[in-house]
Amino acid sequence: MKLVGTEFQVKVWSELQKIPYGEVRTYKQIAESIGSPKSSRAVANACAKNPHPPLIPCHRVVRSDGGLGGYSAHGGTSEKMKLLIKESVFPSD
DNA sequence: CACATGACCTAAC
DNA sequence: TGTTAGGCCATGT
Repeated sequence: MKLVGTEFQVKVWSELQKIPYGEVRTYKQIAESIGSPKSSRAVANACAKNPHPPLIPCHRVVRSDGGLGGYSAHGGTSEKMKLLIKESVFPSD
């Protein structure tokens, strides 16, 4: 399976796939990983435009404040929260 | 090419 | 501590 899109998106998606189970990365971290620490916004965009939601753990990407951020893939932010809680990454209380 | 959009971040009040 | 304003980047129209 090969992801297709802009270089930026491919880099972001690749980083997302590097996120292991039970771990979360901030948009800023991803931005830094691809060499553009200030592109946190564009990173979020790439996640939102990810072509294969089940193939990319976009739900493991959260804000630097500890917030969830969003989830345009499926179910919405609620589904993302549920997934994070299920992976014990997000406090259920 | 210019404008508008978005799941952001930091600083200031 | 909570809210507001400005900046920053990539993409689509």
